[in-house]
Amino acid sequence: MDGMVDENGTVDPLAPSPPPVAISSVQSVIQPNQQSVIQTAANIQPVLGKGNVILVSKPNSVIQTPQGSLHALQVINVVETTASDDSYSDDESPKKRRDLLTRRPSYRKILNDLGGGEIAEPKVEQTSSEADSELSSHSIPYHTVIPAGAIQISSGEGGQSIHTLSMTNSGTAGAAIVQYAQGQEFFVPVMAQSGNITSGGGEDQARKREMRLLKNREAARECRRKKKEYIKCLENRVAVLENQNKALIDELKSLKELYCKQKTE
DNA sequence: ATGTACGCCCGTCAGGTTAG
DNA sequence: CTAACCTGACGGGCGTACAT
Repeated sequence: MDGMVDENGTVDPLAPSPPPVAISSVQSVIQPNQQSVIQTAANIQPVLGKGNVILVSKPNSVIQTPQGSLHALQVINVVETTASDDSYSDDESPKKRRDLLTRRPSYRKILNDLGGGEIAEPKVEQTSSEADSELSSHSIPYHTVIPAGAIQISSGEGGQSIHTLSMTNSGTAGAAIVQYAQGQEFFVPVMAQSGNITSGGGEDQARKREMRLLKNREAARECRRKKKEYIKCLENRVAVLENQNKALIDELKSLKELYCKQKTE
């Protein structure tokens, strides 16, 4: 996975990269058998666009990828001189392009682009036993609409253990706080005898609102969790890039020394 | 002990995005 | 088009560190 540098110069390791432009003839920055240490890549400039990634074949490098020694170079701040706004189709209107540039993709989109890899997506719908087994292992509160009263949820493989949930203020109208054994609390609308949620006037509306709030509450929690993961990922990416940068500087330094040595001989 | 600042987490709302 | 989802912003509660 290759990172992306946005307009502000911040690294976005999870941002989807445009299709890479594989250019095998591009010279690496460091070529032991070349006369110059630094090789310009003037021959490829016309194909470069902002956001393009060039895979550079570079043997003997300190950075090795699973694909060999392909390096992904992110091209940024390339001045667009050829295309005016008139040349874009409706889908590429300046506004839309600006939106694409300024809006960071949602965490879900980022994760989808990752192939559903790094951050586990909890199931949306699950049975109470499934949910409770998740509770047991991750301490993630499971929300569901349940009738007021004593609640026991079997959990674990084959339901070996029973978790007891105690409800506070369940006698009051509106809602109850369900307390999970590990200290997690969550809100559950109280069901009346008929199965409807008691809410005074506009029962259906109140029930819908409660459901919406409940879902949004969970969504917010999930969103924050993903955001944390994302930030952690960014921090890891920074560490990796700093190491790579250091290694490249060292490599350049040693090759420069070698070059100067050969020159004086 | 009390007050204050700070950080963290949470629930809610609003508005944008996505999926059907 | 619309319902569902996602996420930034906001305000509040709580715990901790520090000064008084």
